[in-house]
Amino acid sequence: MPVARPETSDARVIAHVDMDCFYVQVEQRRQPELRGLPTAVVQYNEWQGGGLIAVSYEARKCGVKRSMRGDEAKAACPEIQLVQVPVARGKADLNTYRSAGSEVVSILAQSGRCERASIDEVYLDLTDAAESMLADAPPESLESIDEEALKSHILGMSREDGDDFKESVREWICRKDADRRDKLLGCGMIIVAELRKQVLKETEFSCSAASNNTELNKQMLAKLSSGMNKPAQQTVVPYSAVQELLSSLPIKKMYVRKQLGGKLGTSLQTDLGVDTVGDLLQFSETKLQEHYGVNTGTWLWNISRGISGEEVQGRLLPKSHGSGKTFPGPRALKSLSTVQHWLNSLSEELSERLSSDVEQNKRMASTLTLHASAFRSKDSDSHKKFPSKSCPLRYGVAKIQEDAFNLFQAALREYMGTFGMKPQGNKQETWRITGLSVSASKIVDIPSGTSSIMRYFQSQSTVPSCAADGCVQEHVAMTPSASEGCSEQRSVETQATVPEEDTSVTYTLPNSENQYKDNDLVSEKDVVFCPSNNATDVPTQSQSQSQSNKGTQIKKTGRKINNSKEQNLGMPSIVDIFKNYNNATPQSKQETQEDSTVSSSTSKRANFSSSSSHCGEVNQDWGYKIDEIDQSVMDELPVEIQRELRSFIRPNKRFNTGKGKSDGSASSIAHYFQPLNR
DNA sequence: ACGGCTTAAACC
DNA sequence: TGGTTTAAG
Repeated sequence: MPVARPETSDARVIAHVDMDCFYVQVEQRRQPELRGLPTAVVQYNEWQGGGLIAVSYEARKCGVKRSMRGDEAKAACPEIQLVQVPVARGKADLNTYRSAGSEVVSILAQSGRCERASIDEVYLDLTDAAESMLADAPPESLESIDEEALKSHILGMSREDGDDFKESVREWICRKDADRRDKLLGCGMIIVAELRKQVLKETEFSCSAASNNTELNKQMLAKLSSGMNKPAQQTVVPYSAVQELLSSLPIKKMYVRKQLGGKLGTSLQTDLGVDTVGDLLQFSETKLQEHYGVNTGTWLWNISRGISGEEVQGRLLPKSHGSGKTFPGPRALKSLSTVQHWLNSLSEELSERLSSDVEQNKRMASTLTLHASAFRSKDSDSHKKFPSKSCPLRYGVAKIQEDAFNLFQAALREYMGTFGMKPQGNKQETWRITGLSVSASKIVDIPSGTSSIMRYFQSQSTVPSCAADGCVQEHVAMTPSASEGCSEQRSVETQATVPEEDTSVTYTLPNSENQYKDNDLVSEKDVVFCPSNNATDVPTQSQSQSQSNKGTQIKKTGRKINNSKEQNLGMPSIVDIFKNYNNATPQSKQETQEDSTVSSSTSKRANFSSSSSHCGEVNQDWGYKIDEIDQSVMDELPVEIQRELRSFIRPNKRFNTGKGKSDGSASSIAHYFQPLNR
């Protein structure tokens, strides 16, 4: 809710930092010879040169624009260097950009409250730092002012004077008679310049920034103005410049944490004749409420006055993770097994990212959501409402894969109209899937004091991820034509969709020789369909052979996995805990227990932990019961883990409020986390 | 029915 | 709530 006048609003310094054509810079850091050349980052090179997702400023000068195809870019700028986004599992892999973004955040977070707004943007609340500077070393006391700060653009200040402008900036910053706002802003300019230099030095990335202290609409102004002077420049919006800036601003350019660019903006123009934010000022709050409802009306009234009431949140990490892919037009998926294949890949990526999140940030997600888009082949018009579905998230690749697929099937049934459809009919004429995504949300911190057990559980789930790749032996009978279709030159997508057309799939059980198979993760129901699964690989016989080898002898699949393997060696019994639990509630039984409608039965199954799972805000459920941990098993655990386990086993605590399922005693470890959490 | 993929948030 | 919709980049 917008707050008209936040108490904290007095003379703050808010900055917005935006990396310049970030993906391009990341690639140029990797390939320094590209520096200074017109460069663009492109994904999926096969169709018309791929789609551009980032364009260097040199290339922009030649008229290359984001969302051109590679071919168009070449036409516009023949010398352009096109760099491809990395591909993993047949889809774009943005991880290098994500971690480059984290590098930047970790630098910027040092000097004030910092909010990660996107992969390449942050907001900073520099008020404290500016106040300290003003108190301890105000600009006018400095013998020299940072050159970079002197290059700032100050809104409302003429910049024509050529060489003199730096001097003007210096004067502005050092003005004795400035009000406190402007003084703080002057300090802010110096701090921001310093930060930008530090980012450049430590990451080699350049960025642009803007700062303001208008107590009004901080983020909006920051965002607005940092886009104003790019690349590698900084802008300042003094309080005195705000009114003018706002009043002439086209309504659709108004950026307030999303909103006015789209339908609402259009409606304001056509229905109320509002073209600029200034125009909006003429309308009373109630008038606006009549048109757009109470909330939106008030909100509009506020933002037209620059009031957003939003503070910079101190959040450095994303609130969710997702992995998705589209299958446009002719590539739309038409068989369950292909859908499953892709869900498996997406789930793998998601799981990997979740694992890193646990390791690096000690937090876990608790909801898994599946998202798809579809149309019916007859109804060309029915391209909308494939329902999303979610369920509690269980860690472990195979579990995520299983749950995602179950969610999909539940959604599909609903989409098709509750009933019908043999799942196995690999040939079917009805639906087409044009997009799939899996995401993990409701991420909570792991309470301190539980880190080693979390690592332990985490490693349990990462190992079989490799097992799922190779150990589960899927035999995919490729027809000759399909195999031929997979020449190295073909796009990964083309390859990956090959199995969809004409494959007969044989499901087999997991390789029982794999010492590390654990039924929790690789069980009958975890059989995965994984045709030529690594889409980047050409699916030759020898390779699929080597893949299953890789599965059985786990080594050299990366340090993380190796570590976990070593951890596993001494102590298989924790695995049994999981295994026993899962065996105790196999799918079939579970379904009979829950008397539920057809459409929900599958999603209940995806829910897996049948008992549970209202654990309040923590809302984690990993699906094993603490009371199933036998003392003898405990004894086998490392002392450290035992100690941690005991620390949450407080038998008398009960958290299971909620609508009592039959099994009221069910409590998962997650429940024990709750009292420790905060 | 080719601009792909991610994230966030409002709203119902 | 969960699910849908909108938006941005």
